[in-house]
Amino acid sequence: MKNTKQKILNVSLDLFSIYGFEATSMSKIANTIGIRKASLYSHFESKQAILNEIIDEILEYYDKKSNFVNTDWNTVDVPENVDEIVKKIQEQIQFILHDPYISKARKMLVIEQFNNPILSKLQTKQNYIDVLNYFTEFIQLLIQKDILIEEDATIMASQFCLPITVWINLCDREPERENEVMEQICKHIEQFFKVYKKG
Amino acid sequence: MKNTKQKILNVSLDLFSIYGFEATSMSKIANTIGIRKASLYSHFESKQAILNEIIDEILEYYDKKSNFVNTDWNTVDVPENVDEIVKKIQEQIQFILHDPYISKARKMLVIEQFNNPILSKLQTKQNYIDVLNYFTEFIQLLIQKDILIEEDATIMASQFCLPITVWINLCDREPERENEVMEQICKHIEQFFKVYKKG
DNA sequence: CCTACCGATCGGTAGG
DNA sequence: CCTACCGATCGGTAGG
Repeated sequence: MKNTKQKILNVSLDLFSIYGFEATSMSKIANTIGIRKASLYSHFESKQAILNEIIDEILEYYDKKSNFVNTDWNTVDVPENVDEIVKKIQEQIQFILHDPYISKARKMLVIEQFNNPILSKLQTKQNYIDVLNYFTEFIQLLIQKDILIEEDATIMASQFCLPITVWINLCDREPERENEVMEQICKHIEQFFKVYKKG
Repeated sequence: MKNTKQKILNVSLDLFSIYGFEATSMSKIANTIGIRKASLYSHFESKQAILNEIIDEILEYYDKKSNFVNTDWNTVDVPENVDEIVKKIQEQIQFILHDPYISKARKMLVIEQFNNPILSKLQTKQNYIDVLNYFTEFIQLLIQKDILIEEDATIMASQFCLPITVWINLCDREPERENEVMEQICKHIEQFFKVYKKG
């Protein structure tokens, strides 16, 4: 029962993240699971209700798993060493890139961003504002610690994290480019610290 | 006749760029123009044929209008003054952002990038590779002219143009943010030149 | 450009 | 969870 309900949610997100909500039919969802379309309505009262519950799941998962909203920079001990910082950030990128739930949610938000106002706002929050705020605080801390030079922290954060969001989107679209992209990311981070490092 | 055919192409791109190809129906296209669905088939043999012709138009328009593939850097006189460079780039961004054809094409490619292999490749080419190559050559030239310091030109170009592509996407999604975004872009470009300027 | 129609599929319901 | 069904709409065709 609960198993089937979860299967419906998972399969629906799979399909929504590739084809979009409208272009995914209830039959397609049902067939993918191996049940009849009518049976979906034992678990959800409508197609919209499936999407609503997926959105709830995304919000919940995000609040639980995302560093971007959960980090208390006062308690985090930031490594002083640039190599260590690069390593930490690479790990974060690998997680965001491959966590099956996060990556599918991200793709769905990209697809639905122009026709669903709720998902549009969510896309801006999760994949722009929260990320930018996180890295702005991170860079402010590095400036305070005299690791980076004192410039506009928001602009520095933009230059740091926005190229990475483009590369993540590129990997979502063409996963075969991942190695090439990770190399670019690595070079980019090193270059960033080289140019903004104090002294 | 030809007028109606062009109307069909325009209206279809309008709708495809918001809802996507699959989720846009032939009736919706016809009703938006004010004709009957069956009449569409006097101009196009199928819904797919409309998309194919739109893709051809995008390719043609892009080849004709895009700086990113048409610039011969040997003949372009790059302004030495950073303020002049900032101004030129802002003009380019304004054009890309508001040209009705380019902006709709860009939105459609974003929406269709995960389920249509042709549009997926086109998205990577037009909105990543060509842009990055263009700015890599631009920065190489500025390095040659002793305006910028000598670092990896591709990485510098990434740091320069990829944040801007994110901001353009943000404006596509939330046009009311345009002023705020243009301010960020301006600060970003100035910061970039401040940090990479020679001497 | 239209009316009238096709079979297939859409989201959803009844009833078991 | 199923079969059987609903009206509406899908992409597309015939014929004028």
